Amino acid sequence: MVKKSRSSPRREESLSRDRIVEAAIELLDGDGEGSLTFRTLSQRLATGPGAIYGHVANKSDLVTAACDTIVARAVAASAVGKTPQATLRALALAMFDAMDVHPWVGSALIQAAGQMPMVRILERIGQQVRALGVPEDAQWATASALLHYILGVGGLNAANTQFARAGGADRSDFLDAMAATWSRLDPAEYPFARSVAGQLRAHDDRVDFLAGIDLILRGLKPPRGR
Amino acid sequence: MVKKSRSSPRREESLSRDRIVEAAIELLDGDGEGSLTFRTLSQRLATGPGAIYGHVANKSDLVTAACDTIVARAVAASAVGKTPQATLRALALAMFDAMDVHPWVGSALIQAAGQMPMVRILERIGQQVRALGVPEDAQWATASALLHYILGVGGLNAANTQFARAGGADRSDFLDAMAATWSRLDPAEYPFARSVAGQLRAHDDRVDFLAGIDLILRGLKPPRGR
DNA sequence: ACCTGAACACCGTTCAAGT
DNA sequence: ACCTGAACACCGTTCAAGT
Repeated sequence: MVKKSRSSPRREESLSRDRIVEAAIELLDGDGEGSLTFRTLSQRLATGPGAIYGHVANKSDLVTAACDTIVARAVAASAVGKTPQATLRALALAMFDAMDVHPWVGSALIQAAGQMPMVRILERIGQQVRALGVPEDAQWATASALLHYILGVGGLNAANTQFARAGGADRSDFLDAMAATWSRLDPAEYPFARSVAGQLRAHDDRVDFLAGIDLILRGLKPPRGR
Repeated sequence: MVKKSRSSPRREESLSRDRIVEAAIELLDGDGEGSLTFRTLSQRLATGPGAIYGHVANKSDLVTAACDTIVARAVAASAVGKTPQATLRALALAMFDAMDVHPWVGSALIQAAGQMPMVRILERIGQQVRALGVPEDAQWATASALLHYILGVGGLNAANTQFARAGGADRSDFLDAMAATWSRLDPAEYPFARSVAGQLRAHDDRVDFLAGIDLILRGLKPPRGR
């Protein structure tokens, strides 16, 4: 009944972890975190829900593997600059963009704390921190500050994207709504949020993000000669 | 059949949003994010699952409300120091501790990006950033860097806690396992992660966290006189 | 007006039966 | 050895029926 090319055993290609993870990424990218289901996934792979468990331990393992694929690509693709600072900025931007395109990666990264995807990023950061000449006993704190900052911004930004997508509205509609809510706050209690509400729309998240990275980098070296 | 005190209408106290949120917090604290269910919750409140929807829009609304309660308390309880730096450190520590005690707060905060719980923290940060004399056009980037850093660390730390809890092991067992995994990585590709693996256990997360805050604060003012 | 709880449309995961 | 897909034990959410 179904059109089959030649005498392929049952499917075009046999089931594999890679094929499963790739299909999972497509589903996650398409309609957000909720649309990845063992039923939709197995349907897309032309198999039954149970078959997937032969290659993947459970749903959380699958999501982590999908996340690791994205992170590995982003890290590998990010340019190595002339200075450690430049390399760090490039890495940070690569992660920012990856999390923007794949809004589910941020929370997956946090859920898989300490596992491979996070270690990949930490390693790249740590090597640059060393190259910057940060003393041995301050390296961990420094690398971890940068890592956490990147994950924090990326995760939050992705949450915005996903929230906007879910509402059917686009990103700027979402920001408008947020700005409107913030400017309705009590002026006595929320002066800062109110004053900043207007800037929300105009600001470029990517620029703000880089400004934060620079802020941390600037704090790295106690000024000794500039 | 059930012991009733006097002629109370049906329950000790009538159902209210506050009572629902308080019970939700207890469930979330007890056995992690997965154990909050409209069935367990309604059972604990001696009512039916449907009754809850009279006071709460849906599960995500409920979790956000629970998160806001925790955040509001933490912010209100955090001391106002003599300098803006001191106040910022106190706020950051208060959030760190709150997320440590309530490991679900980190991800709830990220899921509710731009809503009340996050705005509370941002406002407190923003006021200190202003007090520090950061120029108007840099205030947003600065406050947002601090906010993101705090959320990033807290979220990650909480993920660790929750992961350790779920495995039945305690925190140090979990760190041991993580350190062991890291030291098994390829030395050529992961020199930093390997070298840092040994420090993982010994390090105090709270101290590292504060070091990161100081790092950012140090970057704030371009040195002009020390 | 508010609560009740069965019912609906889903989940992730398992496992006997098939090939 | 690997896949299949019905079955199990759950979910969040709704809504007619009760009080």
